[in-house]
Amino acid sequence: MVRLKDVAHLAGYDISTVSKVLQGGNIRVSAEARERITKAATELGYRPNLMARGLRTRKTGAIVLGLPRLDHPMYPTITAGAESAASELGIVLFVYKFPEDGAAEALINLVLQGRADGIILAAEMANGGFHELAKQSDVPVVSLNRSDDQVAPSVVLDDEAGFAAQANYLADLGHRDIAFVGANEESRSNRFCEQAFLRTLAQRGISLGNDHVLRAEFDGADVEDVVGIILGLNPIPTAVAAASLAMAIRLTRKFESKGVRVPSQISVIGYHDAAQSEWVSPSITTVSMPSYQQGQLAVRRLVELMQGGDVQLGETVCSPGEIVIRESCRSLD
Amino acid sequence: MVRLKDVAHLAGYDISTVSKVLQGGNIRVSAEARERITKAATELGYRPNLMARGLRTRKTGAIVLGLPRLDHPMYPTITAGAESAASELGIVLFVYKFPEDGAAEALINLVLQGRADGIILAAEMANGGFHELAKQSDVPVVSLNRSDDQVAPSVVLDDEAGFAAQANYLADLGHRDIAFVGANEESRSNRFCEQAFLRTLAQRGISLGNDHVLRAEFDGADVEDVVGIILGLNPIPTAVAAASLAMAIRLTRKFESKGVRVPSQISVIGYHDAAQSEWVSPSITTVSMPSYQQGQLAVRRLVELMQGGDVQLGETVCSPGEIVIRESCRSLD
DNA sequence: ATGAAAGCGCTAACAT
DNA sequence: ATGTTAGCGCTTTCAT
Repeated sequence: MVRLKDVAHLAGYDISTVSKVLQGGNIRVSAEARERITKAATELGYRPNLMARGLRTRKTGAIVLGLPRLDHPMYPTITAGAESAASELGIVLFVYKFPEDGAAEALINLVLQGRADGIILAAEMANGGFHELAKQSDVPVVSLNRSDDQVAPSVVLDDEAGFAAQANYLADLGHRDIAFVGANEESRSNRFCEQAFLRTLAQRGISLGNDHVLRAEFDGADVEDVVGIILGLNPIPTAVAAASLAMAIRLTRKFESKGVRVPSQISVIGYHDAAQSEWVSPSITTVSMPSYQQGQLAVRRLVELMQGGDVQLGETVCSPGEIVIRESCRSLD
Repeated sequence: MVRLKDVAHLAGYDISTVSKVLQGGNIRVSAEARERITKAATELGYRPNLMARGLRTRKTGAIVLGLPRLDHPMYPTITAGAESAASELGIVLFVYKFPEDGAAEALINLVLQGRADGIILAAEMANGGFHELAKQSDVPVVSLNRSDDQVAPSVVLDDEAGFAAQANYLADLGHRDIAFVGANEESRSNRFCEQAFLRTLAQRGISLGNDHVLRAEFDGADVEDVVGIILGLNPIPTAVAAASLAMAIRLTRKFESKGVRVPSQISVIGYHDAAQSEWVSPSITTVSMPSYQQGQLAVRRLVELMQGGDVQLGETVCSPGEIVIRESCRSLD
């Protein structure tokens, strides 16, 4: 291991001078010193020992993106965005799959023990009073898609605009008789999706009966029941809007396997986008939400929070989503 | 922040005694000391400063799983397995999405700078001479699915057995006229899959013409061409084996959209398993490979490597895969 | 412009 | 069984 001392020795300067130079700030050093020191450092392949530095500065230069699992379709995109913002800022982003039990403790320990400087939490944390713990320990946290209370800064998707876009798209295609399949799961999205969707349709003069507003698992595990209900409506709706991509895919498959063709007999639109939209035929028309941007914003917000003193609670809202037109919706005109 | 000193003060012992007790080893302390110290520690909510500890011990207690992206279908499972093994061993696992440029440097720096003790590399690293760098810097590395050379310990899936199982399953169902779609990508799997598949069929007295052995992108982006070729064969094969799950799903969809029913007219089998197998109809029969176990083994191997002196190169082979029977294959009998 | 020196919190060898 | 002590490598204040 190459130490500051070794570089200092080779360059012929004191260790403290070397330290200053290698931090790259605007300190006053002679050009010669600067040159000889950087040369010596690269020559020796010097790499600062982050544990020693951190012990002094109480900073790690790392942040953690905490996830409950990795198999949610949006996590890769969020992570990629977060990673890009982090590396732009010269900090390291680690993804940490936190355990089911003791998640709050485990996550917060990461910061309290000096493994990271802050946390981006990409999940509702059901139990454990995470945010109280974080506040109490003064651990910087940015939440994703959380807005029910004012406990922490949060970066949220504009789901209101997203579901409005979904509704408008179907209305634009001439659909009037529409079913909506929301997610069972208790989440932020959830509270808005139904409302925003229905309100937007209402503005277009379209009202949905209660029997046209349904619920299913986020991953579409129980779409069979929903399809049964929809096909039992009289008349059968001309379009179905789903609150996830998985639902849309599985609804489409279920319709087709029951002999109901998509989109000729019924149109299906999803919410969120991923590669799987293209894996199926018909490929799935859906609302693409800016998850990449969400990851970026979360990192930037966290870094501000870590630096600046004034902790601003409340939401940062991402750009609106966009309809990605594929094959699963048809125009009625 | 609560320091060792604070605990020592409250408990009425010396800092070094506290240190020994809190490390939990078999050191000789009076029962009273042990009790009073642990009590004081919990009372104060003491958490060891890992940077200070690491500075002394030159260990971080963390390892990194390095991935090029997160959207590969097997990564969540591998990660979950790795996580379980890591937490069993009391170490922290971070997932690190390394940058495209300078990946080798970035990964190795993580260890050299004291952010982690070792690396599990879940990718071929095309450029950058990663393994030379790692060896030269004495950074512990375990590779996943790498076996072409003897540069580092590796944990590999038993793809030979996996593709043999795939072949045997189709043969068991009575298929004789079979097409095989391998992956374009240059990977370990690739070198074995075709061979193992064909050899197994040969053992069953089935030989495939060259025109029955095809290639496509791993993610199935170009299955359309492949479907065209397969449907141009005379006679059309009764079954198609694919070297990935995405290929199998997209082949199935493409067949169906061309009016060729799966499995009644043609059977399709995939390789690897994930939730998406169930998203489509017919659901996909496939070979489930033990990715979870692979993650576990990789962590254990890495920890051995970090502890034990004798670095054993070469492969650790996972359990054979298992056929998951769903709807996309039918028996010919 | 450069150097001297203190100390971050911890561990471990050694002394008692 | 418990305490003393010397650092790990770095940053930073203060002196020169």
